Amino acid sequence: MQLTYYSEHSKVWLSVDVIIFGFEENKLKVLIGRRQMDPGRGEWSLYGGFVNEDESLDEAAERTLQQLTGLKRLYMQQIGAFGSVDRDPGERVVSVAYYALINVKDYSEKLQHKYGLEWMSLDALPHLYSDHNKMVQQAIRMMRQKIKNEPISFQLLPPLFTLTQLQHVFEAVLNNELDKRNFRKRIKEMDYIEKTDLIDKESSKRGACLYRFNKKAYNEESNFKL
Amino acid sequence: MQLTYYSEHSKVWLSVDVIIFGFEENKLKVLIGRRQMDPGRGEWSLYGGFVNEDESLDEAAERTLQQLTGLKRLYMQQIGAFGSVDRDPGERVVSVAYYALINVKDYSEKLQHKYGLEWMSLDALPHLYSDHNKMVQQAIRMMRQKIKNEPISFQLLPPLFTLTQLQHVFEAVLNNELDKRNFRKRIKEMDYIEKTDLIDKESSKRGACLYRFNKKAYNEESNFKL
DNA sequence: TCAAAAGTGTTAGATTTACACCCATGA
DNA sequence: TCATGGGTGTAAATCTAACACTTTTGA
Repeated sequence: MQLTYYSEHSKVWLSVDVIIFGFEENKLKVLIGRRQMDPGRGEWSLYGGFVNEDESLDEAAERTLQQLTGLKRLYMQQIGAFGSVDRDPGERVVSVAYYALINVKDYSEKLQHKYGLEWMSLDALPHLYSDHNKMVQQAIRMMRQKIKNEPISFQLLPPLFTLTQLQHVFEAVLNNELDKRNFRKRIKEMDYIEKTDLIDKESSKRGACLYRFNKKAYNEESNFKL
Repeated sequence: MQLTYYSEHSKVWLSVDVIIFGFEENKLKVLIGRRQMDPGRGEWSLYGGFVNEDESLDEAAERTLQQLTGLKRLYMQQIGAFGSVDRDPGERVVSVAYYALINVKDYSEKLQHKYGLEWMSLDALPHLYSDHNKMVQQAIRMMRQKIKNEPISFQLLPPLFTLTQLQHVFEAVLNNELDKRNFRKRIKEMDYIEKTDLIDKESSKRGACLYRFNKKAYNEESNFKL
């Protein structure tokens, strides 16, 4: 139903920007760095890249993320397209934003230093380049919605985690405190959160049971619901 | 934080596609038409258009929608960007999809005939051009989420409506039946749905009270919540 | 021995669901 | 007079929220 032809129209540059969320010191953090090019050199900014001719938007985001973190197959969600005419002070660039969740411990310090990136606490986020603050706002809103319905909290933790850690993730994402007993009750009902025999002795003297996410159980459970 | 320069990268065509939802015969319907250009001439398709250099994505969607319906300031939401490499069989075109809600009665038949459009029931939607079915799926999912938290149902109705009409909108969007008494109880709690003195005699012999959406009351109420 | 985190159930309140009959009117 | 859609309340069930003490162990 487009009524006019390609050639009558102009093309635009298209980029992806990735909001990388991590969880550290019981806080939700975002990976940002100083822009190393004009316009906006030196400003705090999300990490992004241009979309190539031969890759989809998702692939471009995936590539950008991998380049930055060295990690593959991370949890990633599109946030939406940002397209004010003058959002980029240089040229017209429309950007599609994504958010990704990573386990901070998997992230190589080498890469962090190479790109000069920092984990910034969400509640003390500085002014970011262009409309990047808006993107982060939108990302956190979508993530809050998501975490209530889908098991994404694990993505911010190591494969084995304690229930207290898991609770802290929820608290950081939702930005409010939860009742420990009610939280554990809810988790127990989720068969895809599996207790292991292992004990974590790092965070407490007594030791805490380690749990893991059982993806297979999750898929079966959610298929069953349909 | 983009590490490379504009000029090293290629540009792409960018379009917007609009999913226009209407409510008719107690069903949620989508406005679609037959593509009038190659590639895909004759296939059922959403209506879309290219994004111009001097307009934002939202403006492009607004313009497209207005061109098609003659209506301004409709409720509209972005769904997201669709960017598979070969989603358009002709050239590489990335498209940002939006959905809009309109009151079918406001929509001019002249324009409908001019563009050869039809209201198609959502549960009998034919195969659409390119990835347009996916867009519609995504749109309905987002709309279901939205209608639970924000007063958007009105947008599909005339300014004055009966509670039964409103209930039918919810039922059509959520795709399940609701209990009449429970529904009315919930509506009564929303102070921004205002009873008027007017009576609708069209849909029943007895007549039904007409209600309207009070935007001011809504804004006050939602400010109060913060 | 004590500080620090882990683990564990019950009860009250709020919310949600199910359900059936009378009313007013035009045909 | 009767068929049609409009309008109304209550009780049971479910879900949510609040709340405090015992356990283990390393320092």
